[in-house]
Amino acid sequence: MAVTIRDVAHACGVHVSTVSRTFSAPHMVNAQTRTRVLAVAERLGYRPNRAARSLTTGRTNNLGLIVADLANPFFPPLIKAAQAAARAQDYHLFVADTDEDPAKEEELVLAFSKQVDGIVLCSPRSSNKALEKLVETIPFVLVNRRLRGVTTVVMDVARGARTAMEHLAGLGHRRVALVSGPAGSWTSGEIRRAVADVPGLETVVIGPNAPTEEGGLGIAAEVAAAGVTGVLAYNDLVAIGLIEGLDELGVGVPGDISVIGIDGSITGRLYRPKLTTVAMPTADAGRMAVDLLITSMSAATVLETHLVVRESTAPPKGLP
Amino acid sequence: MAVTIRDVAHACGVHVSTVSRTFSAPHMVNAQTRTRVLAVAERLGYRPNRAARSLTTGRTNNLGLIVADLANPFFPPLIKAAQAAARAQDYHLFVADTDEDPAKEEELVLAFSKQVDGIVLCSPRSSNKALEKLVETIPFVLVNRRLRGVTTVVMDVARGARTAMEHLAGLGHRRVALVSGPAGSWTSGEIRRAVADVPGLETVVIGPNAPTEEGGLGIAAEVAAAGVTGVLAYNDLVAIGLIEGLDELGVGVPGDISVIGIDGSITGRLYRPKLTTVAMPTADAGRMAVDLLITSMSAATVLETHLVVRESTAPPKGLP
DNA sequence: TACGAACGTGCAAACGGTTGCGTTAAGGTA
DNA sequence: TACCTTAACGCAACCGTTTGCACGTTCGTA
Repeated sequence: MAVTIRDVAHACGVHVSTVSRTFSAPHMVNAQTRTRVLAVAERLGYRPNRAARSLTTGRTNNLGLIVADLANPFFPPLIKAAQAAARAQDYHLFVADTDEDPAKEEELVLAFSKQVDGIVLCSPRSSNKALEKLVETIPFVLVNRRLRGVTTVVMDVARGARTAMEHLAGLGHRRVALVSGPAGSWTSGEIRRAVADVPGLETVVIGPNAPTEEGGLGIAAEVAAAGVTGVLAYNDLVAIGLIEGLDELGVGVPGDISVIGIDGSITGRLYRPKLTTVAMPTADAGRMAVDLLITSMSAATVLETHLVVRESTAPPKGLP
Repeated sequence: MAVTIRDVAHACGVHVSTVSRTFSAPHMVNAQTRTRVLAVAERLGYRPNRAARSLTTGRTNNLGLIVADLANPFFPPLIKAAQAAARAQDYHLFVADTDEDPAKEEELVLAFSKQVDGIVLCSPRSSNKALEKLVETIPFVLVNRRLRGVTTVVMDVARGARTAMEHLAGLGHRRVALVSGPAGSWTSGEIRRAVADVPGLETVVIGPNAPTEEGGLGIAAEVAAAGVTGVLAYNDLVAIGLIEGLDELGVGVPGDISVIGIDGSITGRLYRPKLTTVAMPTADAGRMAVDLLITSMSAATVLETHLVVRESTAPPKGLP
């Protein structure tokens, strides 16, 4: 069997409580004893059993991270940063995705709740009412969703989307489309509200729509028929799918239609034409969410976004 | 406090052991008692404490998944599938990445070992000797690495790489470059061995090299100066970085040089020119790794790869 | 009618740590 | 020298579940 605290105690000639304190409250044990215990523990290869520890303390040193879709390039940088932040404080991170299914959010939260000290829920699709139920069962940090009384990290996508639209207006576009995201997405609502009244710009809304490449592909015809010269898409993947679809229809980007994405993922950055996008600080968000969760600070943190102009936008065709 | 098995037992007028068995060995308890216990448990909102359970049983129902770099588009589909497979059997998945650092592999395995029933280690960078030490501490499944006596899921990248080279030869290329991957990568070694002697093809090896876009960018000049008309890159990200770098040097792909990637990630699929690549069944690998781990089957599973010809390859310039 | 089998349940000892409290010894003060 | 404080450690209960064992019923069979 594995070596326990008792084995170490016996090998040292001290009581188990002394060994325990050596690890969990070092200042309470004599310096000499401490080094002796540590040496023996090292020699025996002792590693504390976290299950046993969490049984008495009630804390697990684990965190849960729930995202909508692991395969969406938007999330991996967030997960990576969250994981690093957790590790830096001796926490481990459970990761799960919901496949964009609100019901799975609740299921996962319940499944995690007895096993973690807190949960980071990213881009939830559940209703506010459903979320309110969940957040009171365990410490929570929400990413890209605002909810009264809940610690939150949001990226200021409204501002970014507005800047993007102003960029299109500045290029001379007059009629543009907004391809909105999935139902239940707070981000999508924010974007929609933010771009409702950009001076000099007439906006048609297309969607709701799946936040994937297929989602973009599927509405290409609709966009092409909408009589617009510019598009702001819910995220980079949708933007790319849309460009692919437009391409098949013989519509060029940015020659015929300008397209802007949102999120700044690697896939958009490397795409050709290089995607003009509203870059979101996903890594910062992941790191901060975990840090907030661990320190149990309650706060509403807003991270800035910024427009990255690349090659998928240009003046509309008529202009010089 | 949370509701425990004792609360349920008391509310039902039965002993705790009966409640326990209702959940962990339902067939041992009378049908009527069982439904009564379940009803009360439901009403009280009882959820078993996994820490306590794992303390007695010695099992945690948790698995660890370690990858080299979460932000590399190669891994997310693997992680997603692994997570889904784990959830399907009521397991939870710890996810961590090593940032390509072999030392972190050992550190993470040790940190996980007391808290999981097994570990899936993907694309390890450690030496065989170091791995051999690790694998005997806990059930292991290795992905894309072969090691005597260890359950393994590998993708037949050797075959895929060879097919890729034959594709280049078939197009008329005579002198090509192999951009190899990071030191410690089993895959990189496989590729190198596999393409050493393709008939009619002279191969120069460039690298070792970081498995990132920057890695590809950094060796663009070297590739351009190597007098080759075709390149097989360690992965899609390197291929893309390389194409970007060649582009800056005024070298066209596939006009001047053909480039093939390896892995079939979304980033490569969406890139322009659409990347010719050796597609790897990463989702299958993730799913199988967890399933093998849970069933504790020992096996060496080989998954097929296949060449996906897209737009980044063409005949060399001289040819018609 | 008596007897073993089978079933359902209770009992209590683990599992590996943590922690409030009690004890001892050493050192400081009057 | 007597008394008090403090540091270091031992003691034992406890965290929530599981599980081998024992006990009491019920039932079928001889």
